[in-house]
Amino acid sequence: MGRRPRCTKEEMNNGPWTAEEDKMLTDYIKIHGERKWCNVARKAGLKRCGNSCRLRWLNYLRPDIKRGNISPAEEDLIIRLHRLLGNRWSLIAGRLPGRTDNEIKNYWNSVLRRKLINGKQHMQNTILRPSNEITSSTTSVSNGAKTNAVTCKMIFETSRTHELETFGSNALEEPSKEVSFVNDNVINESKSKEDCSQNFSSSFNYMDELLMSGVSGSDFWKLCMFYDNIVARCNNGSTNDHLDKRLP
DNA sequence: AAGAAACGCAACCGCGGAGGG
DNA sequence: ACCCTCCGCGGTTGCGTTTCT
Repeated sequence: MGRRPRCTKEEMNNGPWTAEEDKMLTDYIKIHGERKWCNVARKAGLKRCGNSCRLRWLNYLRPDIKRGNISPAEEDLIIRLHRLLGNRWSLIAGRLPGRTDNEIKNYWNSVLRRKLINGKQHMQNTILRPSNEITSSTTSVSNGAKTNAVTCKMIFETSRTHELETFGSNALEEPSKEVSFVNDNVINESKSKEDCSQNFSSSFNYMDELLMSGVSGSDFWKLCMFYDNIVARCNNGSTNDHLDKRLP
């Protein structure tokens, strides 16, 4: 089954776009707008399939695209959103003005996944330490090591039979003894499993609604901070003030 | 200096959903 | 109700560049 390929290869250009093609596409869209990509390709005189034109425009030529490195704040937000949404790159990109889903996906696959793997290893080392060290450790989102939110999420996960991914990457995670270890040792010191699960569950719904809402990027970021503080207070009363300092 | 390995990123592929005829 | 086209998405590939040995 499935769709047939959108364009026959014989008469189409493939591979990298030339400066001339970029100009033709840009000029056409400036005049006619972004509609009917198949027509755009044909009418602009480009030997490209419509989807290729669309991708080129959305990921590279669009005037509002932000170039340059992902900032630490953006990285934090990506990790946060990925934790909630999984690989829904377009939704994540929607919360990062000027960034494309392709860019975020690439960034995740090349940079963040590696960081999280390292972070997981670090966490496994940490978990083997006495539990009072774990609960008193500082939060750090950017190194992916051990936020309070993550701790709560891990506990939530164990209680919900891995409904949610742990630590941002479901492909990399599997049910582990380490998670149970956290559950047995951390949760007993703070709140009941049910309390924390419930708290996180409602926070999750809250965040999901936020994602679907029209809250602007910077406001959304602040709300994320607010949300993190709530989760932090649920655990031990600490806050993420160090992150607040990085607000734009 | 040269080859190998790792990385970064643009581009392509194939699927599913929406909507029109 | 069905078929077809178009669009948008996530996954994957390929290749140029950078770093390592």
